[in-house]
Amino acid sequence: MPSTQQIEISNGTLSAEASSLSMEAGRQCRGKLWSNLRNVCELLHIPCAATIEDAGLLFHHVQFKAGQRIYTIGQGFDALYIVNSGFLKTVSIDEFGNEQVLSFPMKGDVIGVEGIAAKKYTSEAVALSDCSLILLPFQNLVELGRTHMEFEHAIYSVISRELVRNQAMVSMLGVLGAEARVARFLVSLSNRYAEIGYSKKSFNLRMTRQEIGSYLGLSMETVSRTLSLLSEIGLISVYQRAISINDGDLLKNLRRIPPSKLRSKQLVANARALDANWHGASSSAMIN
Amino acid sequence: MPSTQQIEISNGTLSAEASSLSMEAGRQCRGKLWSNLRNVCELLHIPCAATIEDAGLLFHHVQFKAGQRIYTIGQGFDALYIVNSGFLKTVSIDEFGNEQVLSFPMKGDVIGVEGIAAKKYTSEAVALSDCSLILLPFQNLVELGRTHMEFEHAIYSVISRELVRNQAMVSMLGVLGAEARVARFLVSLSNRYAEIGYSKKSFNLRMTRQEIGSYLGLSMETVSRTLSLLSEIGLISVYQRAISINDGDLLKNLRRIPPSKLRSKQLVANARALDANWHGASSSAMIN
DNA sequence: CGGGGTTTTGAGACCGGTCAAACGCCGTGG
DNA sequence: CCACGGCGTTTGACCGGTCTCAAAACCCCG
Repeated sequence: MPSTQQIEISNGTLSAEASSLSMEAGRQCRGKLWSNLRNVCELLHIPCAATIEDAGLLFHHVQFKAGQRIYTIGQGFDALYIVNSGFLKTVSIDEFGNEQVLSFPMKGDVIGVEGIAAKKYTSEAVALSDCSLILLPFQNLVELGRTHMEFEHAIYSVISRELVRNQAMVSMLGVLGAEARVARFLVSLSNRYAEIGYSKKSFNLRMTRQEIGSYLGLSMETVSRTLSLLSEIGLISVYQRAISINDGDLLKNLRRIPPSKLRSKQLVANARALDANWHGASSSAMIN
Repeated sequence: MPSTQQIEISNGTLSAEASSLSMEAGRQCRGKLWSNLRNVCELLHIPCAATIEDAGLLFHHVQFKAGQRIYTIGQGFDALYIVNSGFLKTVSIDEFGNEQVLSFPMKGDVIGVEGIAAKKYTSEAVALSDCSLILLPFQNLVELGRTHMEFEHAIYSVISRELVRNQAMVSMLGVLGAEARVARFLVSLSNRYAEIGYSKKSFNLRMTRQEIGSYLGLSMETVSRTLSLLSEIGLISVYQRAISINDGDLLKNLRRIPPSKLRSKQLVANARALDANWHGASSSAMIN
């Protein structure tokens, strides 16, 4: 009872849809219900020794509709989740109720790790689309790790990996300007989409400009303007939430433009000069 | 051989002093040489069941002079360190050699955690003062955890705690202005000093303005200016690297001033109005 | 077709970065 | 002992990136 999910709708657009389901038991099950250890290891990209495959262990699947909350701040921690499908965001909420987006988990990502220390979640996870998560009761994991050394190390790795990611984020926020942040964000998304089988060059944003801005430490308007700029320059194409990456390398290496005076048009020139694989008309054609 | 320390001097002020020692074996030992598990648990503020005290395990102490590097980026990971005494910084280095300060570890803090995932350190740790660290070979920890459940959880906690800290940092960088960042930085330092037995109200900064700026995502000049401002307002007193906190509560709750037009003098009024425990002359007296 | 939320775009203000100069602290060497 | 030089710090002037406020266009969905 205390550890069951409190399905609640987000302060978003989907209240009507979500409310029709919100009274169900927290961890509802639909579609495929269970995953074994092998599935879990595959999702996490960790080697799964055959020796531990035997363990009859099965992990529960949990389905969430867009807008639903997986866990909330302060809720007692007892499980991690692996994203099996769908897209989410994790947010912290400051002392005055302002949301701050911390990550955009997708297939293969683990959420809830920050709860281990205080035995409470310190952020909340919200489904941006319908999601299927794998429930990993933390005690089970620990016990499993105790009997299988290589799995134990996997647990440590997963946690530590989060740390590395956050450090990269801190570096980015501290050093890079708006253009570079947005550019890297897109490259990062592109790579992650590719990893899970989507197109690396063309994909849909699952989050609003607002959420991107919060994640990158920018205002919504700056995100929008920057996307427009990158599009004008031809590095990407934007049509609402659909993004096409026209030049990933240039995007990835885009740096702070403040130190120098080279601006917009100058950049276009640079882009054309530096990029052999230039797709002339594709970008502007798609935009207008 | 591959895992021994490569003692090198920092790009700092202490080159002459450090170089006289830099050729010694990496993990030199002086003063107290060993700590047992009880010591370790005390440092980490985790309960240490008497049952595991028996273990004859002793952990090596390692001494570093100011300016020396504890580990470097890319170096193979095999151990964590607990700070037993002294002050350090951890930094990442971006693709163009710019340092980015990630943390300022002090007594009781654990460093090296980010190395677990990739089995390589992804940042480097540098001593800001002479330091005594406790070497915790990671394999030993894991084995210890396997035999003692409560210690195992402690390991998970320590790692996860780092994650929570970084999330708070990301939130701060994303939302707060310069004054608030510096203010919170001081409050945070104050609290941490208090935890380890120093004065909560009056302490010395162990790092340069440059390093503070890097840590907070600000320029050195802005840090300096902001310290001056906070000092003028009377919230703190600054004399070189000596800091006095005159009003911790006000500091802690200081927020972004941009949204409104209330500036410097206005703030002084607010401060005087809100703070009952006002120390009239102390600040300005100490400054001029 | 209307309404709410999202996105775009503009104009202006302001914070913080950059460049530059001067000062103070401190160890070195004359 | 003092002069010198290096480094950290402070402060000023200026510029520019980003935020804020505002309005309009757009999309989705009922």
